[in-house]
Amino acid sequence: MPTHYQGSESEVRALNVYIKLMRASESVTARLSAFLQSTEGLTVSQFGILEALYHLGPLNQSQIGEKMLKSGGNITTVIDNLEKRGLVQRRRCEEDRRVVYADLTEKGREMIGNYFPKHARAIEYEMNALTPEEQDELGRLCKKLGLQERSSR
Amino acid sequence: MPTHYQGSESEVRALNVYIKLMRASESVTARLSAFLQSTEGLTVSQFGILEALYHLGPLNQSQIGEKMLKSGGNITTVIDNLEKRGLVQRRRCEEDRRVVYADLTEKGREMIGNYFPKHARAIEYEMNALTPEEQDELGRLCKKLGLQERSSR
DNA sequence: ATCAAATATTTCAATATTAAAATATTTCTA
DNA sequence: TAGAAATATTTTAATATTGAAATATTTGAT
Repeated sequence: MPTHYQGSESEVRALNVYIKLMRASESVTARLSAFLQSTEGLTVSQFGILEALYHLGPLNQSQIGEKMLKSGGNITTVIDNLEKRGLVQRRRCEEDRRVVYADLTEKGREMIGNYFPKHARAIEYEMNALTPEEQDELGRLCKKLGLQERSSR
Repeated sequence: MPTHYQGSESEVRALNVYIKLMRASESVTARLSAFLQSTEGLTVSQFGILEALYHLGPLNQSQIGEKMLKSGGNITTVIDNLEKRGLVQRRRCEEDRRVVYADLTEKGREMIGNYFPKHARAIEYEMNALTPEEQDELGRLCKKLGLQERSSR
């Protein structure tokens, strides 16, 4: 389903890659999200925060926001929901009382420790559509793309 | 920022590609979304529907949902908002009265016709991080990934 | 030391998103 | 043809998301 746009060759090429990149990431995410939802009742965002805390230890909310490329208000909301479910705890920083750290509860640690290997296998399965060499090449290209900073136009 | 997970080589490779794929698509989307929001006050979903109607003509809501990989309820909401802004009109199908077609209004057609070339240039600019050959290769790899259907596990 | 600027989080209003239930309509089958 | 099953859309409740305004706290400049 290529673009229907009548533009320059370079625009058409870019539009077609863009469409395929979005399709790939959305369809992989949709499958992983369904798995996450059906097995643990977690959203992708909730999982992302649990995973970051699991692998990196306690983080404050600004740090989490940067890591996830999400706004501060969003992190507040998602952590509210994780706290409601008893998976995460907030702790006000003593040295700088503006800051709030989030950390896993025992329940949260157990859930993510248990789930993460399944997540890894699910991703491995998804990526099996590509050979190891293709995976490395895809990683390299995505990295180049993601890094691009747009100062102005 | 590679994965911290201690898994098999194949799992680690897959996790790393996955992270980069998500980063790339999210950061490109974030930049395009900011542009869309600041110039037209449109969301990515609204733009997606306007663009589909522009290039494909009137579509019913099921067709739009399939195209966008979104749920029926979601399409109802986004079209509600497009209708509020006078960019899209609903029309009940006469032959099958369950079906509702959406079509651009004159205002909607003008907006998207005017905006789309800017969108194409913005994407061209994003993809300039890669050579034309790299773009084609990225497209090929993404297509292979996106196609993968998961029946069961 | 004081006060303005910067920083971290929360709140708010608007939009997006899903799954599931409800509604309307059509199609299929006994 | 009547009723069941299928299909299309809407509604609802819960969560996500943003940008902007509000609040709390710290830092920096005079």
